[in-house]
Formats: sequence, structure tokens, C-alpha cells
Amino acid sequence: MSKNNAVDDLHIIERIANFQNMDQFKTAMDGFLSTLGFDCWAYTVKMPDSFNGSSFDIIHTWNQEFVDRYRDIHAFHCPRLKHLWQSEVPLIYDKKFTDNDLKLLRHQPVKVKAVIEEIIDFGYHGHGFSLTTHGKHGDKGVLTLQNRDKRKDGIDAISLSFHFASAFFPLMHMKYIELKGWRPPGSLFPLTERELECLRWAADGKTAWETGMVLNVSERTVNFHMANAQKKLMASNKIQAVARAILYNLL
Amino acid sequence: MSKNNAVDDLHIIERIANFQNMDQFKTAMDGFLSTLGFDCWAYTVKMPDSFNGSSFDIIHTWNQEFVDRYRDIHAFHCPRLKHLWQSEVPLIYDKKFTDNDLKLLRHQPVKVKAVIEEIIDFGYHGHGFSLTTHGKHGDKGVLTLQNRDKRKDGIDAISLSFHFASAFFPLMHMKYIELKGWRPPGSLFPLTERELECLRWAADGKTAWETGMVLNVSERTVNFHMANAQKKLMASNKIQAVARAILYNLL
DNA sequence: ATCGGCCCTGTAATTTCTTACAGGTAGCAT
DNA sequence: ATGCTACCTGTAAGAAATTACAGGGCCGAT
Repeated sequence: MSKNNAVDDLHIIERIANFQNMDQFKTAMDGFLSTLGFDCWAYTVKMPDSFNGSSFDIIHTWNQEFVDRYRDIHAFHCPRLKHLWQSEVPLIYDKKFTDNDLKLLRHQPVKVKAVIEEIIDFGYHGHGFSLTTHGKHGDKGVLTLQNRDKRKDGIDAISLSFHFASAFFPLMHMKYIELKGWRPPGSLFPLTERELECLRWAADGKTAWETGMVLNVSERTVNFHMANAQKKLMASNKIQAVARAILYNLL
Repeated sequence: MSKNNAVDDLHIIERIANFQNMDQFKTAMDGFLSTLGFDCWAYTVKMPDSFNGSSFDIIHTWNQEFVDRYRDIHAFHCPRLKHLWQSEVPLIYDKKFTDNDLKLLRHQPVKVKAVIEEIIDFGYHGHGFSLTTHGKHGDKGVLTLQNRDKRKDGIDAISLSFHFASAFFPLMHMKYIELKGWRPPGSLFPLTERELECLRWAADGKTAWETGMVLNVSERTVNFHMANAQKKLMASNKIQAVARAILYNLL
């Protein structure tokens, strides 16, 4: 973390903003994280390609066996992990955390219980934390840093790393999404102001006729703009057009 | 910031989670921020009530005159501030920042230029930073911390505060939204699994008949679930139902 | 055992959307 | 001037959604 002052921060922000390719990104990621002094880290990215399916990337220094198993048993059914993905509340792993989780186990259905037990058993220990960041386009990232090595006095060293990672992980994630070139499907063509207005009113439940009243144009014109928006968003109907516009944060 | 270790962090997270009312929240906010040693701070919250209008809250220690003027001249038209609201890239205010902004001025339309000049003139200086956080339901928060007092050596003290605020501001914001009791309209009744499935497929542009094929039920049944979802979401049609479900992060 | 919630299905009238055809205006840039 | 873009409007046929009417089955809880 070097000198840890605001000039450094500006420098880091600029550095992240200027990564040109994925190699630079990954090298820097490695650099940042290894200086934080953890045994292992994982960065998981979720990119929603539709409302019925998402693609995931996982970059990690865990052993592959664990990650595969983790995915196969649908570990994200564990309530705490589910919550991690949905909220911005970080998880801090320590003794107390594990105790709490074991307590929660009693109130879980058998299926979920088995999953959680296996996760804890397999590798859900070690000191560290998980952070979630929510991107603009429905994309999410989770960063996990852990010390498996019990001999290391991780718990007291976590804090600075936690704060530091909180500050820069959202930026790293944004840059990753950008470099990855991922876009929600059908976001290539810029929408005009009129098209956006029509989409907005449609999202608020207005019919084409009502939108026409609001915008002081004919119903026909609203349908015209809506049809153009649909083409640009590669949507098969108004509903998908609105859904994509929202997902892509256009409204 | 006291001892600054992980036990403290857990404590802070729990404390934030346990605020019972707005008074406790505001007192704590004051406490956190005043210990960071800045002259003044502002916390701005945006809650989208529909796609055509949002409500804003501003809690601040600026002088009211500035805040009013800031709102009246639509300061958020300033590109940097617009970007701040849309992205998660923080702004760090220092000499370099102001210089950059003045440089950018040359390429701006006259209207925007006038706005920016007035902001800089009126109060857009001082050392500090602005942070953005994106909530789950389309809500956003921006936290700004500044030292107006030029005699204070702000720039080198910013970093720790910046990291600390990055870590806990998202949680504060989540809690604020919760305490405020704000919900996107029509999110009171829990949707069933079937209703969610129908909404998801609709959001992906499928017609009721197509969704029926996918779910292996009749078109009529899909319309039945969709109608129930519409009632629960208080939506006047399928489009608004889908839009609200997305906004409320249900899909 | 009864009630309520969730799931499922049918018919039919009406409204809205979607897509095809057709056309015209205004402003801006090379 | 010419082309490009955004904007606007009309008609009409067919597809889809919306809203009413109607009904039955399964399961878990009081």
C-alpha cells in the first residue's frame, strides 16, 4: 500500500483507468492483492446476458478442485453468500463468523444445510473478507481475500486491506468489465432523446396513446419511436426493449 | 477512526446494521464524519419513484444558500458530476482536479460552462472527495467530504478517510434507505416463483404463448400468473410489471 | 377437515401492440 | 445542393395483451 496518501490514490485511480488490456489488468490485480499479504484471493464476475442466464468469470488463486466443487454444489444457495451477492454488506471471515454460520445452520432446510456444511468443511475458513460491487449494467463483482494459513495473524491486519480494497475494487471491476468488452445484448446503437422518453413512459405503464398525450404527439409517432428503439436494442417487443433499456441503465 | 482493526470493522458493521431510527443514524453519521476531520460534508440520496421522476434527500453541513443555488443551476449537468452519479469512480478534489476541470471548460458549450464556472466560483474548491454508491433498488448515494479551510493540510490526510469512507459509506446508505422506509412503488407483496419466471421470460421478449412452451403450461396459465404479478406490483400492464420487477431487483 | 395459497385451464370481447405500406418537415454538415 | 438524422403522421391487418366470465387439483396449516 506504499505511502498511503491522496496523491497515491489519484495515481492508482488513473492507473486503473489507463489499463489497455487484460494482461496489464491481471498483472496489476496480482500486484495489488499480493502486497496486501493474503494467501489467496478470488475475483468473481457476473454478467447478465439476459434475465434467464448470466455468464460468470472467476479469476482465483484457490485450487481448481475447490472452485469446481464450489460451483457444482451451488454454494451460492448458502444464505450468507446469497446475501453477499445481493447486497453491499461485506463478509468478514473470522472465528465469530464461522460460529454464527454454524448457529444459522440449525434453521436451514436439509439440502441447504448439507451444502453449507460442505463449504465450511472444504474451505470456508481462514481469515479475510469478501466485498461486493454492483456495476452499472447489472454486472456484479465479488472479491474475496483470505488467509488460510492459521499461523499468520490475519485478523488484525485485515482492516487496512479491507478499507483499501473497498476503495479500489469497484474501479478494478469497472475496468474489468470494460476490458472484457462485455455489453448487455443490444446496446450498440445510441438511442435518441425521443426514443428514451417513449421508453421511460412505457416503463411507467403508459400506453402509446397516453405517451402521445404527454409528449404532445400522435399515438402513431410514439409507436414509430418505440419501433426504432426496439430495432436499436435488438428487442423482439416493447417489453424486452424496456427491460434492456433499464438493464443498460439508459432510463 | 480509533484502533482501525478488523474487530472494529465488525463492530462498525454491526452498529450500522442495528440503527433503529433516523436520529441514531444521523448522530452516528455526524460522529463518523467529524472524526475524519473535515470541515463539511454532504450526503445526497436519490430514490427513483418511477422512470420519470425521483425524490432527493440532502443532508449537509454546507450553508443552505450554496446547496439551493447548486440545485437551482442544475449543477449535475457538469460532466464530472454527472459521471460521478453514474459511475463508481470517486472524485478527489485537489489542485490538480480544479486545473483539469478548468482545462475541460474550454470544450464545453456555453451553458454548461457558465454552470461549472459558477460552481467552482461559489464553492467547488477545498480538498476532499466524493464517493458514489449504488443501492439495489435504483437508489444512489453520494457522499462528499471537504476541507474548505486552506490552512488545514487536507490533501495528505485524505487517504485514510477515503479508504475508511469507501468501506462504510455503502452500508450507511443501505441503512438510510431502510430507515427512510423507501420502497420502489408496488413492492409490498412477495411474488411467487412462477410469477417471477413469467416476468423473466417476458423481460427476455417472450410472448405468453412462448413462455407457456418453455414452462410447459398453457398460454392461459402464463397470462394468469402475469395478471397476478401485475396486481401485486400495482402495475397497469405487463411492461410496467416487468420494469418494476427489474427496478426492485426481483429478476 | 376446512381454509387458504399456489398452480393450472378454458372462452370471449376489447384494447393495445406490431408491422407493413405510405408520406412530409427541419436542421446540420460536406 | 445534397445527404443525413431526427422528428413527425396516416391507414390497415394481424398478433398479442388485457379483462371479464368460469372452473378444478394439490398441499400445508389451524
